[in-house]
Amino acid sequence: MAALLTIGEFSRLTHLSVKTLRHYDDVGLLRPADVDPSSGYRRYATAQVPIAHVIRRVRDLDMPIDEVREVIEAPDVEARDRAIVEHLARMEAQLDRTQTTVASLRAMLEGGGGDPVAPVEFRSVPAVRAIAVEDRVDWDDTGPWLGDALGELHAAVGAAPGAVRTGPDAALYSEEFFELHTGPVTAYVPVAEEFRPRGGGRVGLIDVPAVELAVMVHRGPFAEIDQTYGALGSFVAERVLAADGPIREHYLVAESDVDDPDEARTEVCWPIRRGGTTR
Amino acid sequence: MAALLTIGEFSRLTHLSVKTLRHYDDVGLLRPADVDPSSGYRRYATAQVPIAHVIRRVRDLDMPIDEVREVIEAPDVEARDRAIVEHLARMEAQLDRTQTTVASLRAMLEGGGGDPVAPVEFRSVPAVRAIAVEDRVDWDDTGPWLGDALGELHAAVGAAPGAVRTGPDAALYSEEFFELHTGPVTAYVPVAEEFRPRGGGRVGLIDVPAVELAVMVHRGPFAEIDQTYGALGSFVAERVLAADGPIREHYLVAESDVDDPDEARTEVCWPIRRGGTTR
DNA sequence: TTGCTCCTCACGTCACGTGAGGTGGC
DNA sequence: TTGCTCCTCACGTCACGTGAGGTGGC
Repeated sequence: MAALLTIGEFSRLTHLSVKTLRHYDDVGLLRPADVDPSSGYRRYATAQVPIAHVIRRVRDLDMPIDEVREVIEAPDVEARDRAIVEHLARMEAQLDRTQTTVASLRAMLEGGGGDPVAPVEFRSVPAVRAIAVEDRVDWDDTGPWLGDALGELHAAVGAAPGAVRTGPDAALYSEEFFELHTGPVTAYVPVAEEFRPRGGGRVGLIDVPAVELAVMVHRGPFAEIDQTYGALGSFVAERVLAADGPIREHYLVAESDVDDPDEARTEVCWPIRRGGTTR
Repeated sequence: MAALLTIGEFSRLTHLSVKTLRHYDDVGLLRPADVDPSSGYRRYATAQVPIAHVIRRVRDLDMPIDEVREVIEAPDVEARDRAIVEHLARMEAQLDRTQTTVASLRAMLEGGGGDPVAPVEFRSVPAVRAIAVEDRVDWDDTGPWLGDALGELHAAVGAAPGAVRTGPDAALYSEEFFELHTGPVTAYVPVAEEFRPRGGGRVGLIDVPAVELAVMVHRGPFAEIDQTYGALGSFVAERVLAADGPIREHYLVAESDVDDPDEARTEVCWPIRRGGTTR
């Protein structure tokens, strides 16, 4: 019953390569049942075959080894299944993004010639009072982070009596955030001067500084907003208008609020030199 | 029109990080329009923004950089689209495998307790004449390779007059193939002694040696055949019957011949010691 | 006894990310 | 002029794969 197998035999039973088995031993994911102390020969038990098969499955699904370890060391079935379900959910979200990317790529290659460029509007914006959530954000976490942050801001506005909001949902993205794909981001909602958010949480009060902006409306999903950045940024660069400072986005129609993502509307606001428009 | 941008500015227009842009320069994927010879400063043209956006899309789809280079250097639209379509087809095939793996994992975790183990049959097999295709095969290429090889063998058999086939489609998998995930594999079709395949192609004549085998029928898709390997291999190991030599598979009902993959039938044949069954 | 299986480093792969240490441009 | 942006190495990451060189087990 408790037969021991060489690493080569175990490889044939599990369909894991010998190199992979040694690696899983090294990282503590799948330890042989026994190791000969003099020769170092690994001995695996037939009872380890089912665990190896599960590991093979989840690794085929690209679950990181640290998570695989959690799965197989899970104290109970619930904890184990939760880890797997979470990974499957992440895979599904990834798949959705993939579909969007494929569609977007097709559109770019097919309609490559004459994509209608949206008009640019120049805007002189005064300083505004806002409630805000500020954080260092990693590029790939931006979507969920923004959703959470705006959710907290909406709760703060909603809890207050009367109409306090003075503008659409918005965010400031630092130059560092674009260049390093990690850096400061500020989600904010403009509010009346006298508004005071209640304590607790990450919600604070800020003054968004006055700026000159070149503004272009992005029509469509967030995943394609680089197109508008490219068009607007090129427009600004070719007219030598560029100024330092964070880029703003105004979420006029959020993707989550419409059925068709093509109906989403985002203003992309590029900082430009003072007086740049009057030249 | 031909505005030049610093790497930081280009990063904001393209949503590629500065590190990524430098990497793409290093590997020759996206060279800046100009490089200052004294400072080494990279200067990108606004005209490069659309190419950068395409690169971003295909990289998001995990296309390898070497292929991306082919795409953007493609001499014409047809060559470019062909490379992309091929990659999308590979992604789709991968997605199919992912679905199968998820289903298989679920089945393993839910029905974990009492999976009905198929019976083991001992079989003394004489040497048989066969037409064969032999090759060194990489693990991940096995499915397509086997399909191609059996296709060639079917063509050789079909071209001959009369009934020459004497057994089902089969293959020999070397120990090296399992342990290194690359190694010799032989696809073969048993034929009558007097049969001679016509020259040309990879099809040759072999004598598959006589062996003692422990045999278990695998019911279901190829992707789950490791389960049967585990059950059969454990059975053999626990009775100390194991012998050297390649593992055989007999394709009684091929997955490609049935609508429901659960109807596929594959005999897995494990070499055992002579007289092992009479002990 | 032979050769085959197993062992342990050390390094390579892929597509970048992370610092360290230093120079040029507005 | 200051500090900020840019530069180039060199090394790290992740999950293994690829040899090199050597020893133990049937």
